[in-house]
Amino acid sequence: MSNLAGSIELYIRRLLDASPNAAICLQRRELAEHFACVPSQINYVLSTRFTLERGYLVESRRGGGGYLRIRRLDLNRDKVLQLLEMRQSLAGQNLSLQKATDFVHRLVEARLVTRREGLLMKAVISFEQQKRDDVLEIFRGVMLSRMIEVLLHET
Amino acid sequence: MSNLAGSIELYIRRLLDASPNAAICLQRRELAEHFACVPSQINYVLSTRFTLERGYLVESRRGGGGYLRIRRLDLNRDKVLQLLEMRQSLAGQNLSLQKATDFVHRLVEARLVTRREGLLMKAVISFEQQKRDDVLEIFRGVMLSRMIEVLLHET
DNA sequence: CCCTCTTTGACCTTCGCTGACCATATCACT
DNA sequence: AGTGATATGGTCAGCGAAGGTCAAAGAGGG
Repeated sequence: MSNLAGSIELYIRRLLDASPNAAICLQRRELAEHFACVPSQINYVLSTRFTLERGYLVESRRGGGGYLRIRRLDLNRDKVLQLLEMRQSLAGQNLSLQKATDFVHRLVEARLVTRREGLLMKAVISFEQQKRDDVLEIFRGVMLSRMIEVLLHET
Repeated sequence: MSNLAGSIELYIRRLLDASPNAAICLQRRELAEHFACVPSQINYVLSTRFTLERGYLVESRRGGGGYLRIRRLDLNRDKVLQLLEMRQSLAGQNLSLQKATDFVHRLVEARLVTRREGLLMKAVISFEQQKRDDVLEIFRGVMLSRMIEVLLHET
């Protein structure tokens, strides 16, 4: 990780791994000092890396004795039910690319789908704006092609 | 190689040869500086020389700490070859549902994808004619939803 | 001369990082 | 209890540093 945000993310993940209940509590100011950066950098990391879509929960408190509490949510129980719920929450929604990708990422993290399967899914959802109108006509081929491309990435 | 693109291609290939795992990570700007050319020249080289068809894989990231990651696939491995061929065979084609499904079936039979993965793929390709124009807008959510449904049937 | 491949530069998008300014909790003193 | 000081954390706009895209100009070979 050559950039700060990456280092901080790694650091926090390490802490979470080391924690018995996948939950840690720390201070923004301290963390910022540790990495010699402005405190708001911590917020940047939290809001880009430790989102709900990725399966994290962040609580905080201001003022004297303030803190950040970061928890990694456990998806392993009642997988089917949770999948169903997720599916409900997705149905008909107009997902942003970012959210969709994070979601797949989370599925993989939770081991609900394999890495390959996650990649397949991302291949399908991460198409960019296609201006052409006839896109749908050739869509099948394009999507298949993309999915195979994903498998190639696997080697 | 008297032209720039050729030199850059050679340079990158040398780096790949020297790399133990046939993968390198570099910066577009740096490389461009090294060859005293505009950065976009690098993109030209990558998009004409290091394509999937030629057995290369290029990933990248923007912003501070951005990079280009170039990998050479091991073309001797049967699976990669098969995948490449199969992918080639449907380039630009306008597949019927039947053909597309058969195709996935072959992938599974050839053990190139697991049964689960095959199901994922079928879920994506087997949508019926959608005449609506706004389909693309909700497409992401719908597709994700369908793929999760498949996984549910699996569990 | 024409066609294809190269090269370039203008303009765009994404990501990381910072600092000014805001909100809220605790504490100390009256 | 009230109130101001102190100590946290939160938000947001903006800058700078990558890489991406595209169209037009240039170069070379038939």
